[in-house]
Formats: sequence, C-alpha cells, structure tokens
Amino acid sequence: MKPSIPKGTRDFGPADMLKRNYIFDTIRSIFRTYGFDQIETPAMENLSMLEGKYGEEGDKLLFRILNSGPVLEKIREGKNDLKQGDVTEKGLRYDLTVPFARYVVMHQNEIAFPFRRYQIQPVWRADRPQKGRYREFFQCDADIVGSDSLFNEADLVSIIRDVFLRLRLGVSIHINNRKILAGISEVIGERERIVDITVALDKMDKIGIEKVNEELAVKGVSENAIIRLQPIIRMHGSNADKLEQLKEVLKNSTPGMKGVEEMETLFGILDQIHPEANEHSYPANIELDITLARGLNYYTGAIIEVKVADQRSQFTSSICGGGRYDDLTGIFGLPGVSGVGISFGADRISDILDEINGFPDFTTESTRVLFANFGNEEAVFALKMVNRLRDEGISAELFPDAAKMKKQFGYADGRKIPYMVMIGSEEMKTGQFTLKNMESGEQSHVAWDELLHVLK
RNA sequence: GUGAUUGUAGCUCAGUUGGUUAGAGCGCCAGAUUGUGGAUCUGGAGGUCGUGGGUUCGAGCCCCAUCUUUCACCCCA
Repeated sequence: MKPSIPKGTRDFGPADMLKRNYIFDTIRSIFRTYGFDQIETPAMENLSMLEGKYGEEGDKLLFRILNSGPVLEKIREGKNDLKQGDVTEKGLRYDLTVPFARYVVMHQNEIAFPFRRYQIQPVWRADRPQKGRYREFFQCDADIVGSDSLFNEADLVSIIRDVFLRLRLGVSIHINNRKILAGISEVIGERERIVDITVALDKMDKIGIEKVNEELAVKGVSENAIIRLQPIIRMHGSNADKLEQLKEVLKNSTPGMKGVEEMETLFGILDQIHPEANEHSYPANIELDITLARGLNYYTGAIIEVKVADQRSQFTSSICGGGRYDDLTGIFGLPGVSGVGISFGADRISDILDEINGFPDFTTESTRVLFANFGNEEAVFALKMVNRLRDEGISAELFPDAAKMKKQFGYADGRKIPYMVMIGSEEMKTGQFTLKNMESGEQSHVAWDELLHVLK
C-alpha cells in the first residue's frame, strides 16, 4: 500500500508548524488586542447552510459529504430514484463567514452586541490546486456584527496594518464600496449588469483596460455605457481627489452618493489614525481603488482586499479580503444585523514569507538535554534525573534504547539537542555525571546542583 | 469545468534513435572507533521505472486510459 493524501492537501512537519504558528500567533495576538473573542465551528455544516451562499461557482466548489447508511449500496445497485438529500446532506465549510452568521443567529440570545469574534480554522474548496491555491487551507477571520459604524471598518484596516507590519511584509490595502460600484453601473445606464461590470473591473490590474473593455462588450454591456465608463475607471489622484471626482460623477445616483459618503467618513478616520499610510507609502499604503470588486456577492458596503506590495515577492493574488454585509444573518432568520469582517489567508502569507525568507530564525530547541542509555539499571537511574529536570521546567529526555554511543550521539545531533548527560556505573557510584556541551564538545563532571545550574 | 505539464532508490535528479543485469549525489545501515556525535575512508542494503492496458522480437523511452505534480484560464484566501 503506497501512502498518499488527497489532492490539494498537505502534511505539516515540525518545521512547517513553527512557521504556521508564527503566523497564527501574530494574527491571534493582534485580534486579541482589538478585543475580539475566539469561537470555533464544526468542520462540516448542513448543506442547506452552505448552498446558495457563494454564488453558482461556489456551489460547484463545495465538498459534499456522502451520507452514512446504505446510500453507497443503493448507488452501486444503480437505483435511480435517489434524491440529493438521500445521498448528501452535509458539506465541509467553504469559508468562516457563513458559518459565523449561522452561529450568530443560533446563539443570538447569548451574545452581547456588537459582537467581535475571531476564528482561525481550515476551510475546504474543491478547486483545482495551483500556485497559492489549496483544497484545504486556513483562514483567520475577524468580524464585527451588530453595528453599522464605520469605526469598525477603520479597526479592521488598522488590524491589517498591524499584522503586516509585524510580519514585516509590504502590502497594499485596497478599499472600495459596493454602493459606489452600484452607482457607477447606474449612471452609465447598466444598473442590471453590476455583476458583469464589477467582475470585469476586478481584472483591471491583471489584464489591462483594453481587455476589460473587450470583456464588457462580450458580456453585453452597451458601447455607450463602456464609453461613459472610461473616464471613471481612468480616474487617478489621491484618495481625496478620487472622492471629489466620484461625487461629481455619481451625483445622480442615490446609492452611489451614499457609498461616496461612507468612504469619505472612513478615509477621514483613517487619515487621522494613520496619517502616514496614504497613497503610496511603504510598507502598507491604504488606497481607494474603484476597480476592486471581490467575488462574494453578499458584500453591500465597504470591500477590502490586501495584495503583496513587496519588492522581494512576485506574488500577485490577494492575501486578505473582507467587507461589509448588511444582511448576511437575514437568510438565517435574523434580519437587520449588519456585519463587517476580514479574512487572512494564512497559507498564502506563509508561501510569501517562504519566498522572501521573511520568517525569523526559529532556533527554539525542543529538547535541552539528552541522557544516554547504558543499560536498564543505569537508564532507570537516568530517568529519575530526567524527571527531576522536567519538574524544574527543563525539557529532557532519555534515549530509550541501550544503543551504541555513536547512535545516541547521532540522534542528539540530528535533533540539535545542546547537551548530553552520560550516567554509567561509575557516575552512579560517585554522583558526578558526565555532561557534554554538544556544540563546543566540552565535557565535564558535575553533580546534580551544578547540572541544574548549567541547564537552567 | 477547459488547456498544458510532471511522475525513475527515502530525497534531488541522470538515463542517447526503443536494445543485455536501470545509474549518480545526498541520506540510511555496518565497519575503521566494544562510553563520544557533527569530518574522512571502506563496504552494504534499497527499484513491479505512478497504475492498468496496448504496439513491438524487445518498452523507463512509443500509443491509449487513469491517478498524481506543477502551471494558466474560470474563480478565489
């Protein structure tokens, strides 16, 4: 039997775990300082909680779990009267936001709103794996539900800055607003085509303005509308400049003007909190980007996306995204609760830090001292010493077999254990243990007190 | 879902137009050194060439299918 794991999944060895925990710990500690509480939800949800929440494409990418019971046999027997519910009624979670919405509705009576929660768990998508794309990956989400205030958006942007400053990774934080996109569609006379328009706009920095116009035409957007769109998408200048221009362009669109007003408020706050972070400032500029669309269709207000902007990295896809969703809990029966949140893609961040050698040195030793094993009697004595050291908070281990010294020293070498202690019959008699510094090769005879002193 | 790409020892990879018994480096094991590692030297083990079919006198190499790897599109963290 040749061992294997499913496509798009990975094992994480001890070295990988150090990297992953470094990212998780950084993000988690920042979430905490912003007052977020942690929750977890099950890996699987009832399919009815997931289907229809991520658009047509998302439904295709859901991992569905085969029902237990006699379903498989029925399928093998070729019974054709099976309904979907007979075959599958559960699925692996696709993101953390929808399960969170479900959680909020189910636990609404226990929650003090506004509720700030964070969640770090894996999600699964039946996508074709490729660069920066896995079938199992971790998201680190922070959401605030039960408050319309734009101070929440400002907090989330601050979190993003803190995280990437701490990780020493240059990024660009793009912010837009769904209402502005709606307004643009409206004023160019293509209100119904907002989805096609935003999907095309989103590709601007990837395929360029010509190809975007082509795609718009293919999708059936009128030539006139495309012409009227040009000055809008070519808009440039400072964030304040863009907002002024948008005010003029969108003056006949009620939602559009609402979006501009929201962005004015948000950027007003951000300008005061992060006066140095505007326009093109390294390492984390904040930019109003009207070509930013984001795929998830539940966003209604601000949308946020973070891209790497670091000379050391070639990575282009987004590493963090989020936005405001006015009525996510509505579909689960709790209308009128607004939420806003962000999600960090831990695996992509890890890939990038790998690429740029951005991880710190993880020199943390796992075992401080290894006791050699010279046979049963000596080993039992050594194990007593090992346990006394453990009681002192020093990580110690006994080599389990009375193998050759060459083998035991080789093991200490491979594990990068800094000290070895040898207790043979002579040492047992005298109470003077042989202590060896594995790096310098120095060897000395020490009693218990001295041993403890050196190792501490 | 569409289009490419990859698979040979534990790992990284050679392997000529199809031609005897498929190689190297690293790692592993043993010995030189029976209580001393990271260096060196000597020797050794380890392969149904992803899997299943096919073409051929003969296939690691050619053909088909399938799985897997990586990448682009779609979409996304």
